[in-house]
Amino acid sequence: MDNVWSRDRKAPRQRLTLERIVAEALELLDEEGVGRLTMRRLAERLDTGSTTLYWHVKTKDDVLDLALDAVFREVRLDALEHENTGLDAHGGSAGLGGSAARGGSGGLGGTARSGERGGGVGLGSGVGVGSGGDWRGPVRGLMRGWRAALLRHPWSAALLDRPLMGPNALERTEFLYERLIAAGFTAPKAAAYSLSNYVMGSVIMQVTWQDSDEADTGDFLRERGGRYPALAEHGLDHEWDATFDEGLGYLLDGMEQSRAGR
Amino acid sequence: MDNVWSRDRKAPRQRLTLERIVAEALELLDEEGVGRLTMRRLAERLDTGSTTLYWHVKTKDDVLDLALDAVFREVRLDALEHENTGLDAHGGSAGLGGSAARGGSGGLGGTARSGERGGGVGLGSGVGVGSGGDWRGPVRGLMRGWRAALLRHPWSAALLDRPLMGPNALERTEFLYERLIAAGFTAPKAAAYSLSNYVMGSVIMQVTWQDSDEADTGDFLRERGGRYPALAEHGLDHEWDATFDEGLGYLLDGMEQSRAGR
DNA sequence: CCACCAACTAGACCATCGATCCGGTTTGCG
DNA sequence: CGCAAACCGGATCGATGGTCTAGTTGGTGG
Repeated sequence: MDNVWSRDRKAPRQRLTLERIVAEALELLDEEGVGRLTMRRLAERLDTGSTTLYWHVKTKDDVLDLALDAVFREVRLDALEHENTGLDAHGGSAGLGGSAARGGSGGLGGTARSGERGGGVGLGSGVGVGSGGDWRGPVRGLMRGWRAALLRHPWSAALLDRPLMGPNALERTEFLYERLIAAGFTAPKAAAYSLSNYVMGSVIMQVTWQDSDEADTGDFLRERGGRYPALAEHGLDHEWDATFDEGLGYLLDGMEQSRAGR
Repeated sequence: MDNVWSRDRKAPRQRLTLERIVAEALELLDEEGVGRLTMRRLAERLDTGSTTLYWHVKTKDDVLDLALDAVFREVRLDALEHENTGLDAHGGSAGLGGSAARGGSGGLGGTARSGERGGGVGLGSGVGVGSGGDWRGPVRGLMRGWRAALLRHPWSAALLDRPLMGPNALERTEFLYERLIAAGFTAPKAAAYSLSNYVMGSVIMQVTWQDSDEADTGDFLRERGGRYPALAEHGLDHEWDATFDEGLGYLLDGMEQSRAGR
């Protein structure tokens, strides 16, 4: 039965907001990935029509931009100030890897330092802590948190080919520049550039591999071990966290070398 | 007039091949970008119907995978063997930047070393050329060529979030591993990982900026200079080539430091 | 108390896309 | 000659991002 009398007198007004849209988009992305985010599905989850979304948002890209910036919001900047250099012995390959956030979440704001482990892998570590203070600790912490946040939302990797102009992304970048300047880099551009590019590339590569079933890919390469012997022998174990930390150590050491030699 | 008699007796059989498809896809991508590559448009350029493409290719992703691997084919490995360390003084911001290949081309196989310039930016360069030989020269050359090839086809940046399992990409990765092993890295994984991730991230970031009209983005940031002072002051000049080389120098120096200290 | 307007909503609709179905045609080869 | 694999294309399917039209709701100023 559906007539004027049986219906609610006032449809409970929805009060849709940008915040609700973005939060729901994040959940949808975490659960089903970027390929399944459509305006219709998003609207359905918000219990409205797709048209309504376009009242708050100009295009679908807006939604994606907002969602991506929301990921950066998870990177906490506080408590990074007194981060030590993080150079305890490097342990096994513990937690934190990809495929974490899938399934619900909704809980943003979780600290980004969940899986911190030692890094730097014991090379030239005790070097120049003279003039610049220990600038590497906070910078390393920022990069780890950056990476961890992106890995917690693997869909973000596919969105990194767009300008990161959201307030949260900019705030983190500003923090990075500040730290580098304080450490004594008069031209921090190259340092910030290489660090953030390294993180972006690392996340993309890891998500790519993990999405495409590492086992199969490994088999594929092993079968072709004749053609690519070095790659097949040394490139197939994926201790993602340790490898990332080691590479980050290379970068930081090279930067410190340049900073100190002045 | 169109009847049985006026028509060619034998329609000149098309002989569509994967190679032709990929070559045409590359041209289309160079001219119009990844967003405008559709199976229909590609088929039209090949003077056939979209259905026919699916005889040679399973999905559109196949086309993109093939096109991306074809970009790696442009990275020449010969002449990289005796590459010097490339440490002449670093000059201005010459050629090679993005938006190069647009408009025709079709000419694959062009050498990737078009815009080589000095790099490393004069830091700890003369260090450990003892045991490992000058491994940095060829590696640096490979990374530069890698980047240059991707920048010559800016659309490739948006495709880097997929497994690079094509023969050309694998061959270059194998070359990188070989070089690193020969240089004395017993576990070259982290070095190869960080180098290739750095290149990927750099290309993605540069293409992103150049696609979104650098001037506008600069204004956007300058307007917000109050909120992001360090970023606005140090992050807005884009000498892409020099910045890339400097960051690459950091990585190589850090790696050399680890290699030598053993 | 009412007029008005911004905020909000739904459904039909449009062009386009990747992909498939179906019904063919052409070629090489035995 | 006949057959099977290769090749071809129009029609079509389901889905998408986005717009158009035609409303409904709630708050505010008069």
